[in-house]
Amino acid sequence: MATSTVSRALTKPGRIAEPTRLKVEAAARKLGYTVNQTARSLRVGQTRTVMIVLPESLYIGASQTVLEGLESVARTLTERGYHLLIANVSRDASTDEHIITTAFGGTICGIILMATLPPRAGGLTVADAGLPVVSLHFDQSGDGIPSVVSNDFAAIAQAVQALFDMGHRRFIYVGGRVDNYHEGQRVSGVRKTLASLGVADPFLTVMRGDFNFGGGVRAAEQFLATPAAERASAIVCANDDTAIGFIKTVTDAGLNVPGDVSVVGFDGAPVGAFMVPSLSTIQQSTTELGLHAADLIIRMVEGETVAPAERIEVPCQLVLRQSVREIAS
Amino acid sequence: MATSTVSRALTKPGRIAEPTRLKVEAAARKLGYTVNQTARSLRVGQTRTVMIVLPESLYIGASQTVLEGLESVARTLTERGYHLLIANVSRDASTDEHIITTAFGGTICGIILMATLPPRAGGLTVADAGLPVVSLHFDQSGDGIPSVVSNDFAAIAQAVQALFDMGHRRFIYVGGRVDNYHEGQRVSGVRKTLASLGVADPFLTVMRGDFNFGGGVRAAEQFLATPAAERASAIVCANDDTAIGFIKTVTDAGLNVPGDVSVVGFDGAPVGAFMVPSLSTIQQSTTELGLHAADLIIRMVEGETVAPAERIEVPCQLVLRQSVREIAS
DNA sequence: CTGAGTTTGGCAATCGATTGCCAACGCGCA
DNA sequence: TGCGCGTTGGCAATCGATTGCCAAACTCAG
Repeated sequence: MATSTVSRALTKPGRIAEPTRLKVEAAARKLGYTVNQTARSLRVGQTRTVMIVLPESLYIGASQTVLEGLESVARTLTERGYHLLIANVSRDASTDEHIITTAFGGTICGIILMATLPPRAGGLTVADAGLPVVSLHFDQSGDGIPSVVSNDFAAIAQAVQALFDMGHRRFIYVGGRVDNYHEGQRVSGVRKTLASLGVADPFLTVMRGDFNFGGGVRAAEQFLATPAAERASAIVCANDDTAIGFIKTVTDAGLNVPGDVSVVGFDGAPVGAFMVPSLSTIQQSTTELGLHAADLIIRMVEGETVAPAERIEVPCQLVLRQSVREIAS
Repeated sequence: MATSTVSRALTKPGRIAEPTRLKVEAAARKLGYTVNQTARSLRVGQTRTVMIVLPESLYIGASQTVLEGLESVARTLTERGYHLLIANVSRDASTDEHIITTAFGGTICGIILMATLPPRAGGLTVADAGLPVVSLHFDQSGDGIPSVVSNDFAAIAQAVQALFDMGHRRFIYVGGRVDNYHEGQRVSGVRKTLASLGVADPFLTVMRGDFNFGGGVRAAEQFLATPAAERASAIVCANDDTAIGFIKTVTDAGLNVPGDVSVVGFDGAPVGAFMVPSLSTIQQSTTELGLHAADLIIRMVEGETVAPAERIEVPCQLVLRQSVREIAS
């Protein structure tokens, strides 16, 4: 058998007659032969490895959006014969350099960005590497990067509306880190919805958080320092970790959730259903998000042209559990 | 400048005089040149990419051991100029095949196994690829794979002893999936410790769980079905998710933790400190585990010989929080 | 100015698979 | 037998960097 025949049998279905192809495969199996992907990539000028850039920090807490997204992306890529390379787990000048080097090094064929800021080093951005790029979780379609995102704005608006319908008239929104895309969407979702319902300044307090337990704790301390009669009855948090920190702190201080105050989180952390009280939240379809991102990058890698302003929006689902309740108005 | 000089300047520190090296680097930067890693790997016959094989399932719950381990491994590898390739997020025949193909495909230089069973396909194991392999979390040093593990046995023994010292005399152990390495260590840690303290059969019940919330829920239902007078006062769980499921169920049934029953988990999920009541647990040093695993694989890749029976044990830490209390004996 | 020592240049083979091109082969049919 | 079609074999260039070898160039001290 000629090397050309073998090569064609293994990579060009249809180019070689079926019986021969089977013989080649059998022989390969018997000899324990596997294609050397490095050599193949060099020749073909293409790899089958997608790099994923993770957020500035992994937000290790209760929310599993990153992990679930990662899982979904990895599963989809694997199923379609691609590999997933992790670029980073944190972000600083040196990791950015590492990311850029990798992007330009010819070992990857596409990039999924799960980060606000595209990595940059030595005046170069990942976008300059000439590779397909897709943004996951953060909308960067305005900057020419096709994006797969949740409908944060509408979802949190729905949650606020639901709380209003339950009789709540005094709100606190505990935010995430400012300058974060999600934070922008979520805070404006809360603000605009309440404004349209006639709830404004003294009845809506916006507190700064950090997407972490600590932010919820600090917000709760501030909440507890307010005279009971003037306290908000509904707390909307930028994510579940914030909500969990808040609930823990007010509970330890002797208040009851939802008896004294209703709390809603955001993300849909799996543990939420098992908290005491179980946590109301806005569930993101992380799996679907990851699937779309992976599908999109594969399509781009395989030559399909995708509009740079492409924006796939996946709806969230409001899940009401024990942490909220109706109040007499 | 000759290509040989450039190549040597970029890869063989010392081989080329410093001033020339700097000129080369400057030129590379100006021209936007980066080494093509694919070609380099082909020639050198070595890549700088480590593959990690994740567990059969990701146990998506409250525990973050996988994610934390992944982070730690990724950070260490990145810092030392290596890449991390994710092999899988679940395990079935087709992913195993994908893993084997990758292992034999020449794109990786080492493997970190975070799984009970080494991937296998077509009669081949990852071990057959002739690459360095390290096991993380699961002790496989007996099978010739250097391993980095927690001291499950001693750690859970310490927890049981602590509960005994607090006056508890009637125990339930809610296990994980049988045939799992950790489960073996943990259940025997509980059994042997209690046996040595004179606590045996009717006073120690072992229930089967699944490392998930559901296992805790089912154990709790069984617990609640027991007449109150005969109930155990201390519940030791195979992991935090199990403990969380247990606490949620008995709390919703009107019991108080720790008033009516003390509960201890295992893993050290970050959210544990913010549960109501906060969760007592055995904290694994996931970061340290990952660091050791990454360091070990790098050393092996770089030629250091490591004893196949090498076993690095990292201690856990018992963290007692609100979910346990002393009882009058 | 010379010779020893250091550093760089140039050359060519090499890693392993892919691929375009055309010759060769086998098979069935007229 | 002869022709045409479908399939395989063989050849050689190619992808981009590394590397051993030796010649050439340079530096510096005596």
